[in-house]
Amino acid sequence: MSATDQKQSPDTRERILDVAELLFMQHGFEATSMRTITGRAGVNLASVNYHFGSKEALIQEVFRRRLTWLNRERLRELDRLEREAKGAPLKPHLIVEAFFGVALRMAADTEHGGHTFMRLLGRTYTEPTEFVRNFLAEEYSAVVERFKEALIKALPGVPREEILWRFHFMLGAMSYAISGTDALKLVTECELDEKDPGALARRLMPFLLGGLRAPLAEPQAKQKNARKAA
Amino acid sequence: MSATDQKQSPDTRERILDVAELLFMQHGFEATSMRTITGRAGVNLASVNYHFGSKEALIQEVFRRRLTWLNRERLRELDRLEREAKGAPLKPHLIVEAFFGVALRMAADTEHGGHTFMRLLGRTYTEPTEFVRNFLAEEYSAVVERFKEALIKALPGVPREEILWRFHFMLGAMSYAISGTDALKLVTECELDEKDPGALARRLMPFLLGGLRAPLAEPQAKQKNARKAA
DNA sequence: GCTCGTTTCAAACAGGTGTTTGAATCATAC
DNA sequence: GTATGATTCAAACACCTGTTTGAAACGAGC
Repeated sequence: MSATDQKQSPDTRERILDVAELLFMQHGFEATSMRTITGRAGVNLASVNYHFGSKEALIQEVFRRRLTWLNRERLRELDRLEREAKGAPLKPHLIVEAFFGVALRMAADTEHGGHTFMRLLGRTYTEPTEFVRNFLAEEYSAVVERFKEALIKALPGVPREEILWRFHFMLGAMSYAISGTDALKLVTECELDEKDPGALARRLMPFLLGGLRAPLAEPQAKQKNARKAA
Repeated sequence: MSATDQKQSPDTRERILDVAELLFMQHGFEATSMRTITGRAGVNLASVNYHFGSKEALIQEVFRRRLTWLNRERLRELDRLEREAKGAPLKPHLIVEAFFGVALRMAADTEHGGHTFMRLLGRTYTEPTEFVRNFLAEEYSAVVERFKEALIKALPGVPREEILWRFHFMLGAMSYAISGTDALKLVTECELDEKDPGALARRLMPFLLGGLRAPLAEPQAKQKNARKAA
């Protein structure tokens, strides 16, 4: 009604988003029904359609709510770095820290749902559903473009393809680490998740940088792969 | 009926498994209905319950069918390496190549469905559904135990925790790379997927090894001094 | 011919899905 | 007070889900 119409239905919308975020993280999109969401949130079943229009739109809003902030923060960091560098190419580790550091810091925030969201996001990277993938790609396109550029400028002599693939691999390592599923029960013995939220970053970041800086493989002469033990 | 009762219903069972594998990979478990599976496979709706018992059992069989072979192959490789080493600790890169190499070779096989299956498997690592996670963990437990042991022996001086985490990170990088979703549309410009199936391995393996061997982070505030891994 | 165990089939079952509806409630402005 | 728009609510909608059923078809062995 008034110019500042953000405050309409102060509770319901936010409570739906919070509950949906948690349940989507725990059970996935398809396995989470609107009845479960609204039931857990203590609101009427119809209210999610009233406030968001559809389940699909709700899913998108769950992401948009935090993703725009996350990516804006990433760009702010990159802007700052490039401003300070005055045109000189950035050191790769600074770029990596800008991109993944923001995410890891958000993942370390267990108070305001950042942790929950990042686990959800990590899972969603491998989400098959088409509209989710398209939505994510669009939401990320600007950030990805900028960081790609920066990395390519920071690593002259390394083939562009190779850089993109390693960015890809870094993303995979992070998303799996953050999503925290640990399908193979590898690190369940190490508790640490709750105690020190920065611990994951201190473990992951060296791994990412080590992978990024690894020597390139021998360009396999032609196509047929000879069995070689090196 | 006879002692070799494997050949019963030669078509139906296998066709269901093939179609289910593909559809699960493309759309996920929940989003793939039995009617879609049986329809696409050209068999009756009831036949999946007849042959497998339930959808859940079908999912497990889709995995078991290839996973037992995959993990047996991994153990065979590791056995061979340890036999040749005669009790001496293995070089880390050999262990990594044994574990991930088998998977990458299977992912490179587009003829017999290995590619499809590995993409499905990569996705399933982050699958929220509980029974799938439990099933995977059990199916992997022996292999994981052996490779953990080998890596710990191969990297004396590196804290056990750190090794497990890096194994975890490597798994994430591989599963994301293999599942091939590329949620952020990072490497879509590089085609290469079809042309040379070994290319992914040649790109991924150096990344994994670089990550594994990366220097450990400075222990924040307290604890021991920094060391180099491997 | 017949029998018997296996496999297929169409139909139905019980319950869950996202969404819509139209009346009831609430809050605010006049 | 009443009028107005925003929100909530219980009920129903049409459709899809995995599973079951009992009869039909098949394929050997005799």
